[in-house]
Amino acid sequence: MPRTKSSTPGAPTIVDVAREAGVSKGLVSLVINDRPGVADATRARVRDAADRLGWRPNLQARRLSTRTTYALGLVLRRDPRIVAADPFYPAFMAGIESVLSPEGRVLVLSVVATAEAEERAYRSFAADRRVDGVFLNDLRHGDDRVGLLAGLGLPGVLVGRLEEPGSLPAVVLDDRPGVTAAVRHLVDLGHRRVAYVGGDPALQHARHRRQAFEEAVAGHGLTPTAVVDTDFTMAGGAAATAALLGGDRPTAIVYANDPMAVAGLGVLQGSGVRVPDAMSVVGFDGTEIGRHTHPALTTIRSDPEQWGAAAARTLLELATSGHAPDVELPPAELVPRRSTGPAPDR
Amino acid sequence: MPRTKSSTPGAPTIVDVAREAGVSKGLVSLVINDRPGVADATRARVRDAADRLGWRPNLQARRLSTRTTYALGLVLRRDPRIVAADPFYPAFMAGIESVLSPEGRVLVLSVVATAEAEERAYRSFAADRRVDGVFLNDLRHGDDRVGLLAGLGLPGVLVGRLEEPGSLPAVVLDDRPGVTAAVRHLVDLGHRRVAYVGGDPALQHARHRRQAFEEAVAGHGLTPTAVVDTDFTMAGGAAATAALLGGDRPTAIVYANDPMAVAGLGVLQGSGVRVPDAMSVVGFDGTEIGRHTHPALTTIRSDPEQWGAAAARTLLELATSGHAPDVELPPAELVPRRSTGPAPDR
DNA sequence: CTGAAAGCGCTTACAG
DNA sequence: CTGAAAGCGCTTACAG
Repeated sequence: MPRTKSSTPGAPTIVDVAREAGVSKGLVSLVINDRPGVADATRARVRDAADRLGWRPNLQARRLSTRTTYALGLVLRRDPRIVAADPFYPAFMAGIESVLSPEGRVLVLSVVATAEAEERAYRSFAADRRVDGVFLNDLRHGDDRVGLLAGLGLPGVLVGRLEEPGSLPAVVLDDRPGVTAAVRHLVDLGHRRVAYVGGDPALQHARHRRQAFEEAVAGHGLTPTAVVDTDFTMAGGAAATAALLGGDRPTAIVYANDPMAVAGLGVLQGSGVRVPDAMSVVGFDGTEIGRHTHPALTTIRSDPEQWGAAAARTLLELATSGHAPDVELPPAELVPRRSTGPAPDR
Repeated sequence: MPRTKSSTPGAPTIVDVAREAGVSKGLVSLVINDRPGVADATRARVRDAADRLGWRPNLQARRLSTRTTYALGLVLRRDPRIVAADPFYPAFMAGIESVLSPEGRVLVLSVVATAEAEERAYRSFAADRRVDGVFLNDLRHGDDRVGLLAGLGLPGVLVGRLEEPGSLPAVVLDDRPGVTAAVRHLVDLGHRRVAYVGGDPALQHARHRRQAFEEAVAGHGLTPTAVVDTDFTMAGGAAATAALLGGDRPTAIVYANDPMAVAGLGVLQGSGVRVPDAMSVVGFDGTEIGRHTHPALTTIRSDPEQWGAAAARTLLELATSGHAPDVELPPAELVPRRSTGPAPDR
């Protein structure tokens, strides 16, 4: 049986409010959307009626009419068991939330394990019109998601830099100054044998960090003792550290993220290599954990929360107006703590 | 200008499919929703037409008709700067995703900082009918969210146990066996002076763990050397550990989560207290990081991902059918590693 | 400055 | 087994 048109039971609708205020429902719509062309007295009368009835516009109906979802999408591709160890995304998501929440918008999250599932997630976001736009995070070399989104007609914002100047707005945080400062810090402490443990080289930011390291070392007339690519996991950081101890041993290691540095610290201590006396260690992220290791971790700090907030603002603007400018955030910076010290045996 | 009814431009609608298949749109709806009462040949014809046109039912329209949002809500109340250090929720969320994603449903996440904002988040989920139900996580003593949800008419599932037998289905994982095993492990190693660093006592699971610890210790005819409540943060764990070293020193410390245990490890090492020679340490969570500390962390492992998956299944069932049974997950268990060893000076 | 009506794209009884 | 029509609760030109 079709429900009778706006009888009193159930949540009030715009029809109830219109009747209560003695106006048409079109007018109610104008008022709650703050459109011009409504007399102040009428406006007040409608507002009062809505308050009295405790009416909130039905989001689904609004979505259908405006063809807007009031939601933004984030796809995380990674092993679910690893996601817990990554300190970046929780903070990044908190930043997104900080701008969406006051706007009454929400974040729709999709955690997937494989590249295929990732593509499916974007397609499904688009096909179901589930979100107004998506974040393009964990940018990869020759990333095909830009083309995918273009084909799907789904607005997207780049979280980071893509080498090909793209059609999508980018929200960028430059790692370079932090890495450069870290290398200078080590050189100033007398280190000449510095190694690097990088993240997954398929990821653009892993490449950028590594490249910044290599250039910084070269800038001091040195050559890296070793450069090892891994996958950003603690297990990867531990294995790389063990390998570095086996070979031509450096006096300092720079890691591409904090979890790897923490795992490296564990391996060094387990091998009887004193930090920082025998080995200096530098992380990357500036996360909570580095404050509480022993020794506390010298690290390169970026601000994932600000990054998330800026990306959300940019995506909102893009989805609303059709374009948005690039944003450049304050660059990463060095946070010296106790895991770096003078080079041994000078 | 009102858009002309289903002209060809833009995405195809159910009307286009109906025309293409030569049936009414009502019939198309029956077919895609797998309702009985449609001839197989017709069914196939409709499916073909939909495929040919690349049609996917519009989610917003469907939501409006069915009064279902195809989304579940999770509210996280915590300092955004702390969220990154918590290993539980990313895994828990991955578990939720693992059941929602194949169903074409999504998780809507809200990260809030205060109790007021938390209540607002639930109210807004309900008022905007943004989700079909919510997870009630981080259960607190005398939690008023159960009443709040009842008032809002919003289905909810308890993630954990509430002491008052409630009207809401609960998905429970018993910490007790893990804690009991940890204490037995320590006693077997000769420890008689065991301390406990607990989490925020406002949280039910913090109380349960603490209580389990106290009962286990009493079960061996011992008394805890000290029991310190904190807030589950690394900073809290570090401070509590420092305090324990100042007083009547224990030979083993059990922590209510891994981050606190890791921070405790840092303080112990910084104070020259060798682990496990002079002090045994037990964590709680079984997270990745504990594998890579030095020494590797003995911990009590639960399975946040399974927990998330079970909670999602239960909430889906509740939202669909109006009720769902409680679920009891396999209990937490001890994972002995290197941070526990024989008690010193017996 | 306001009202009446059509439209968004589905679902669902009801009548055949 | 199928079709025509009303309804979900909004928004938006258009006419007054």
